[in-house]
Amino acid sequence: MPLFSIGTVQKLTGLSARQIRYYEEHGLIQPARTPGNQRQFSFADVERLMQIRQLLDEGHNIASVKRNLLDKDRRPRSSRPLSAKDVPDSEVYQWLERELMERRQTGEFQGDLSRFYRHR
DNA sequence: CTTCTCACA
DNA sequence: TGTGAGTA
Repeated sequence: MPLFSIGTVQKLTGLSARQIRYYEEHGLIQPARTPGNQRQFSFADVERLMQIRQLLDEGHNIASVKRNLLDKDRRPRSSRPLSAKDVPDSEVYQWLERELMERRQTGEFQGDLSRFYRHR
């Protein structure tokens, strides 16, 4: 499972480090930690943050976003596999994931990711 | 140089 | 939310 630093996640999601840490405090994401206490974000975390970013852009406030996500967590498996429509910007996301996975394996992940960024 | 926590405008 | 302090 690929893991990302908060710096990378900032670029990927367009969110500030402050916001990312704040959302973690509120239980919206639960990134792992390195022995040095540094956060390690998984694709699930990044996807989640992109979801939050989208809700925020749609005009929802933190409380609204929090209810939306935490509520979704209480309704576990409805057996229905995740459809493309459940993921924000699915087309871009899937392509991004493929690109990142490839770059991970070839060790050239630290390239210019500006074309993946979402601008405010 | 990057990230972390804490605290303040 | 942003930013600065003081670390690791």
